[in-house]
Amino acid sequence: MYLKAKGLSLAQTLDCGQCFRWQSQPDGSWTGIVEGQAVRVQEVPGDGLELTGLAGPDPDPAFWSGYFALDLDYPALLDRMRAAHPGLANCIDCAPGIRVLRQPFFEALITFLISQNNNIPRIRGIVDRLCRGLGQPLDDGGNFYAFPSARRLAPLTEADLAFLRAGWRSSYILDAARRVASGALTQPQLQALPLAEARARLMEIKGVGPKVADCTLLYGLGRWEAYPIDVWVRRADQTLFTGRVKDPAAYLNRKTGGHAGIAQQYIFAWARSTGLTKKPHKNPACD
DNA sequence: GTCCAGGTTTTTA
DNA sequence: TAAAAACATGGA
Repeated sequence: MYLKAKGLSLAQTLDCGQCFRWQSQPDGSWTGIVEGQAVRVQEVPGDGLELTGLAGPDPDPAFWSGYFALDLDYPALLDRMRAAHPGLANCIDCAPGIRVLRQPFFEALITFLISQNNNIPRIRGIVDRLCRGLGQPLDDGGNFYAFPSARRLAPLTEADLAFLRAGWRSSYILDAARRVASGALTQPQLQALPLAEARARLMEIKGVGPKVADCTLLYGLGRWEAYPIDVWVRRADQTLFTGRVKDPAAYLNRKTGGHAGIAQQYIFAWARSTGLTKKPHKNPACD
């Protein structure tokens, strides 16, 4: 199945810290599992994607188009962001093929709960053990597992999750799963709420603070205005917005028509690529 | 051994 | 109210 996706880079999109399950293959393609569908994806030279089903039903164009957010006009958005701020333009140049995905709500919530005070390789390992241990198998070979549902996790205990080696985060996972499984917290409910209220609802979950809430809103609920501030973005903001800009999120939302979260992804990529340390340096070029 | 990792909660001053 | 410490785990 072919999808038109101008300018999208799979490597930049799937390995930029927004998702933790995709795996690059020796031939340059990527394999992943979303909502119980395992697929292989490769870039097509004519600015598109080719998807092949690996398990379960054939890939559905509407579903994957939504996942890769192909309804967003990125060329126009990138132009607007470059014009908004020269420092941001520099960030975009580091990885212009990044696209922010619309991931499943519960998966985004749990994976970013796991991400706190953690590093990306270890996050991937914990998520992999979580899916292999508790997710529904999608094929006979045991190659593909769905992300476990809230209902599956809700009745478990911390001892049941010891195999994850997730540390204290296990209790947070259980609290989140129970609230979602009970129906106290639902995706449609959160979609309908204004950003600040949805954020507050998410922060009722144990272990969900401002950053994890914003990640859930941005990556799991398609709320492009949410602006997660982690250690890297905080450092980057200090070098990009020294001066009058007191609130980068509000500033970027004003300048980008409510897409600050997408700007955040390019800023994160720049901060990582420059190896930005605690001591901010002055707007260096990437690479 | 120390420090750090896409933070948050709990404790302390 | 704000700052520091604790939290589990593993790699550099």
